[in-house]
Amino acid sequence: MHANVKQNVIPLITPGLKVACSECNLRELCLPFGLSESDMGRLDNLIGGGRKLKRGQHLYRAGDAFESIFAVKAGFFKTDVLTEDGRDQVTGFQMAGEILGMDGISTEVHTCNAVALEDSEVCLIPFTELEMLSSEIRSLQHHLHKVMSREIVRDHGVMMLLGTMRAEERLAAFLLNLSQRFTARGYSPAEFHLRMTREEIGSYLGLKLETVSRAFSRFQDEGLISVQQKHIRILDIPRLKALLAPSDGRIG
Amino acid sequence: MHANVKQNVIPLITPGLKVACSECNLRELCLPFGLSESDMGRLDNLIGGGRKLKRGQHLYRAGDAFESIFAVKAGFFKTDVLTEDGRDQVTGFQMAGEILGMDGISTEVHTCNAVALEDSEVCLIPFTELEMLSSEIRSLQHHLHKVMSREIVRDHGVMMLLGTMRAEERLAAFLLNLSQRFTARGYSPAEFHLRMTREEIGSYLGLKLETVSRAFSRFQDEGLISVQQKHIRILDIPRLKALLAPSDGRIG
DNA sequence: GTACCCCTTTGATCTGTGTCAACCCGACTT
DNA sequence: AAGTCGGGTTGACACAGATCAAAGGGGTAC
Repeated sequence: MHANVKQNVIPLITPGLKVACSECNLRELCLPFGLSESDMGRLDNLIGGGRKLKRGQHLYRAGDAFESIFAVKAGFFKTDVLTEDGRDQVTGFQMAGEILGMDGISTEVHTCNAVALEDSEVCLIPFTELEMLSSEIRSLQHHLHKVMSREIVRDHGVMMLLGTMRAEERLAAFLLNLSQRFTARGYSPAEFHLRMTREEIGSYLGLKLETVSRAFSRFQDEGLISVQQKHIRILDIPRLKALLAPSDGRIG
Repeated sequence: MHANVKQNVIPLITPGLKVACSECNLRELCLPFGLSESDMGRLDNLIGGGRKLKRGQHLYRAGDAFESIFAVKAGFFKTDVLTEDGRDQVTGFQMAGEILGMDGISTEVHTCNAVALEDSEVCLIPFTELEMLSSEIRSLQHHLHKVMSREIVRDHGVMMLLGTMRAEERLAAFLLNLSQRFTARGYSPAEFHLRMTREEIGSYLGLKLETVSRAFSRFQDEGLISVQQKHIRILDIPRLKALLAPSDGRIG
C-alpha cells in the first residue's frame, strides 16, 4: 500500500533531460501549440528541465505545495483523489503531450496524486513564471486557457459517463477514448497496451475490477476486441461505437 | 420539451442593469476578488452590462459561439450536457458569485447548456477583453486561473461522488455542499429552498428521481432533515456529515 | 533461473438502485 | 371554484453490478 513512499523523497530534477520545445515532437499537442519560433524559445527558457520517473513513482501528492504544472513528455500517468474515509477515485490517465497539475492552482496545494504508470518523463513548467510569460505572449495565454478549459470539458464527459452509462458502455467509451488519443500521437488506433490495472480502470469508470474484467471478456466473446492481459486489439470499432448509442435513439 | 425556445431568440442585454463590481456585494466571491480599487474599475469597464433571465430561459446552449463568460449576480442556474443519443447529465448548479461558461473557451463553442432555474441576473464578461486586461493585471490573471482550477477540482469531487458513493451518501454530500455555499453567501446553513426538481438532482447525482425522493424520505424519517416539497431544513448536520464517512473508517 | 506475488478471470450469490405503476398534492389556468 | 398538469411519493418487482470466493498465469525481484 505504501510501496512507493521512499522513492519520492527528493523531487529529482534531471537537467540533462532538457529538450527545447521547438525540437519536441509533441509541440503540436502540448503547451507551445501555435507559438512562433521566438516565443517558443522564451517558453523554453522558463521550463525548468525534465524529470524522470520510474513506474510507480509519484510526480506529486495531494497536499504538496503547488509550484509547477507538468507536461508529459513520455510515459503514462494516472491522477487520483483519495478521501480520509478511504474512497479512491482515479480522475484521469495522462499520456504524452498532456498537462498535469492544474488542480493545484486554485489552492496553491495539489488536491490529487499523480503517479507514473510506466517509466516516464515530464517537463516542469513553473507556474508563476508561466503566468508572467503568458501575460506577454497572447497566444500562450490563450492556449493555457484552452488547455484548462479542455480539462473542464473532459471532466464533464467523465461525469456523463459515470452518471448515465452502464458498465459496457463505460468500457467501450474508455477504449474508444484511448484509441483516439493514441491515434493522435501516431500510434495504432486498434492495438495498444494498457498501462493500468483492471482495478484502476474500474476506479476511473466507477466499477469494480471484476465488472471490468467481465466486460472485457464479453467484448472478446462478441468479437469486438481481443484481450491478452494488458494487450488490447480493437477488432470492430464501429460496433464498439454503436454500443454508446442505444438503438432507441433520440428523444422527443 | 422545447418550452423555452422562443424566449431566447435575442440575447437581450439590459444596460440599465450595470452595477459596478466595486459596489457589488459579491465582489469577495466573484472574479474581482483581490483587486485594488482602480483595477476593479478597469474590470468594470469591460463588463458588458447585465442580463436578466426568467426561470427556464437559457443563458447559452451547447453549440452557441463562445464570446463571454458570465458571473451570476442573482438567481440560480444549472448546466447540463446532452448527447445525440439522448443522455442528459446535469454537470452543475451555479449560484450568485459563481462563474459560468468556461467550458466554451477550449473550442470557442459552448459544450453545455446553462439554464436559469429561477429568475436570475448575470454579468457578461467578454472573454477576449478579459484576457487582454488580465495580461495587464497580474492579480486578475491569477484569480482567473484560480477560478478555472477550482472548477476542475470541483469536477473531481463530483467524479468521486459519482464513482464511489451510494445514493444516500451522494444526497448527503449534495445537501452539505449546498448548505456550505448558502452559508458563504450569508444565508442559513440549515434551511433553504431547492431550485431544482428531483429529476435534476438525480441527473446531477447519477440517480433516478425516485431514488432521490426515497432518500429524502428516509433522511426525514431518521430525523436528519425535514422536507416539504422544495423547502429543506437540515436538522442534524453532524449526522449528515457522518453519513459520508463510513464507520469502518480508514484503510491500510 | 526460479519463486513469489499481484493481477486477472470466472463462478455463485446478494443487494442497491432502476423500472414500472399508481396515486397524491399543489400550483396554475380558465 | 373546478380542472388540469407537472412534480413528488410510495410500492412491488427486476436486474445490473457488487460481493465473496477460488484458482490460474504472468511479470518482477532476487
